[in-house]
Amino acid sequence: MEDKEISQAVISRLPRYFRYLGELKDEGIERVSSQELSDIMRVTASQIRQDLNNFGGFGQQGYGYNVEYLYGEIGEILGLHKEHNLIIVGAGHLGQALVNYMNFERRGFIFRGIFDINEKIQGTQIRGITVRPMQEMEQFVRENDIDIAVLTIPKTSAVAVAEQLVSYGIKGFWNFAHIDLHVPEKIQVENVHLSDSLMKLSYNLASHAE
Amino acid sequence: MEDKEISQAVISRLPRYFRYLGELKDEGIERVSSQELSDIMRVTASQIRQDLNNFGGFGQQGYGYNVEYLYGEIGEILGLHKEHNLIIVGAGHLGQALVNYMNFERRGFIFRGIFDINEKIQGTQIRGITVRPMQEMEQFVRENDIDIAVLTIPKTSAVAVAEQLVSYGIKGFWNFAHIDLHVPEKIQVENVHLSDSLMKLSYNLASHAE
DNA sequence: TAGATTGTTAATCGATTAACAATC
DNA sequence: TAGATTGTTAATCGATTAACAATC
Repeated sequence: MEDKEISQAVISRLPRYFRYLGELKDEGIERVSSQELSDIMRVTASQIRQDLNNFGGFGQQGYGYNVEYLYGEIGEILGLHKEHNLIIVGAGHLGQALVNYMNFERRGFIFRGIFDINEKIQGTQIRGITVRPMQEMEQFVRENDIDIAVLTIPKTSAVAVAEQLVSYGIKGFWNFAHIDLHVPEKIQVENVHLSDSLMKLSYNLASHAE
Repeated sequence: MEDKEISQAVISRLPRYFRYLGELKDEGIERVSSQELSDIMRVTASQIRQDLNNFGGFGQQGYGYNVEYLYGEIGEILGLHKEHNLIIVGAGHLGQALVNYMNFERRGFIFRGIFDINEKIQGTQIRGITVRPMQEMEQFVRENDIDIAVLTIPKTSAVAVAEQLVSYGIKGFWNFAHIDLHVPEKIQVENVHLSDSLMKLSYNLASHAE
């Protein structure tokens, strides 16, 4: 699918383009120029054109970009046209919150299973999904074509669980555990380190306080 | 506090240094060289030395860095020595999950109040903190020296609520709403856009699938 | 003193911005 | 055709890496 490697800086900006184009689409706007988008998004028009041209020429000279078409293309690039099957490992507050957040499903990220070591909650349901014991994880992953594991477990167990999951055939991790996973290169890891984010905010508050 | 502006790239790496140094400290390790840290963290030793030297010379030639001292200094730089008073706006699943996550308190981020428009949950408690109606927010923020507002509300209301909160004297936002807040320059915003993160993972899965 | 390792300058690399020819 | 705006090359800027003199 890729010709040359696209930098992560570019990829990080794609969901934001996608969001703004979705809004324009919902407003019924048909076309947008890089300059107009630049004004709304507060990035340079040059960057928008450069970013998009990593993936092909989506625009037309003298016209700009067709909003609906570009929205669709970026969705395609982001892989949102195909469904992803997810499991959540760790049914604590955060795990439950993610399961209950419907918008992920709308984008094709379907929670298929929930796993937890706590026997007390095993068998209970979260939004209709049964919480299962960890022992069932291997079979479940293999049988249900699970490609993404969401790790909402303490960092002490995250590394070992991730290693297991790799051996079961998991392709990517959405990692909320506060630790760096070391997995084979072909396995994708997207970290959400909430406390790092909060510390960054703290730094910026302190450095702008004077 | 700052002499010259430090780039956000450097600041984003500080919490990670802090985490690894904390681990080394807990293991009872006294000193570490940039090369040793480089091996553990998988970044270049050069980058570590450059990053740290933005804030001063914490090391000693021929010795390296004292783990405990450096850990303390980075904590100080990140502003973790002083307490922050937070409110959560939006007591949905995600808001509740954050309140229940104790580790933030350990770092000096104290949840003082929770606000929600849903009358049914107003008056209930989450980890001992009463859920209050939005009408009480202004007085609460002013009287309790609140500096950070955590926005776990839908994007439709986030912009208006943020604007209100700025007028009440809030200094920073930890924004989980899927929208870009436009606030005065001196107000700090740290975004956690979960669906953007998930889309990035999706892209990386698709582009490494072949 | 000799060895180790920092702090810092210089070189390189990559990402962003500017400019403009191509073209709708 | 004239005007607008892209796609793309060139210039600039900033961040990362390499190198090494300073120094513990």
